[in-house]
Amino acid sequence: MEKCVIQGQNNHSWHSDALKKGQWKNIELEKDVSIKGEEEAEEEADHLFIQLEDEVMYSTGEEAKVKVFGKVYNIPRKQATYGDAGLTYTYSGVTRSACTWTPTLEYIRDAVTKTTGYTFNFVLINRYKDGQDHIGEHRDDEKELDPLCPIASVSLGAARDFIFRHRDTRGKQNCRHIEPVKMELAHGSLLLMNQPTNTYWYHSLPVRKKVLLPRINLTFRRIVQDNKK
DNA sequence: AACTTAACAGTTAC
DNA sequence: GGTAACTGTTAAGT
Repeated sequence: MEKCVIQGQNNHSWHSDALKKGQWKNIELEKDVSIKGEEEAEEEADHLFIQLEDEVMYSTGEEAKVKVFGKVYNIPRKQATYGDAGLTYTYSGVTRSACTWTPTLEYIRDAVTKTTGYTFNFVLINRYKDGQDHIGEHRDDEKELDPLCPIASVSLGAARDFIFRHRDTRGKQNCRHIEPVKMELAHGSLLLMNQPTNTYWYHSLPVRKKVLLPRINLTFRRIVQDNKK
């Protein structure tokens, strides 16, 4: 039975049973996932941030838009998609195609594989230039995502709040009392989101006016391309 | 054929 | 008096 739904680097880990009942339980305290010492890890994160700022090319035009509730918007952040040749990822009515891996992205991808034991063929990159940039509540429930592979979220740069809300507490069907789960995603941190997190829980990165520096987030995924249709 | 919505604006809560 | 936290959209895609 799959127990671990969310695994955060520092102290976030819960039973899915507890999740369904709305009783979050911390079942594990995981130490720094990095093999290196803290100081060294910090320096490496700094280095990776600088490298990515140089290497990553962000989407423009169609691929930088979403369609929500019948309208087209420019996304309130920058976004890029890298991965194995030919892979595409569609959300909010727009299909993104993978650019070829850069050396730094391959390095981070392999480091995450070493830490987690999972392999990934795609990464969605979101860059939030400051606290005004954000992403709204959503689930990563796209059909092309391999349900057996968690999504690995790597954070670099400014720390930002990250909020989970249970679907039964939103809008009209808010009959249940389940507290949102809030955490800070720090520079150099890794968050693993296993199933069925993305079935029951929406997540967002809300506006934080006091944050003045940029954050880069990389979500490594395993895509199973659907060639039919 | 229901069901959902990675966006925003507007309102309420603090 | 500001930020933060909820609500309601809306027509197209799944």
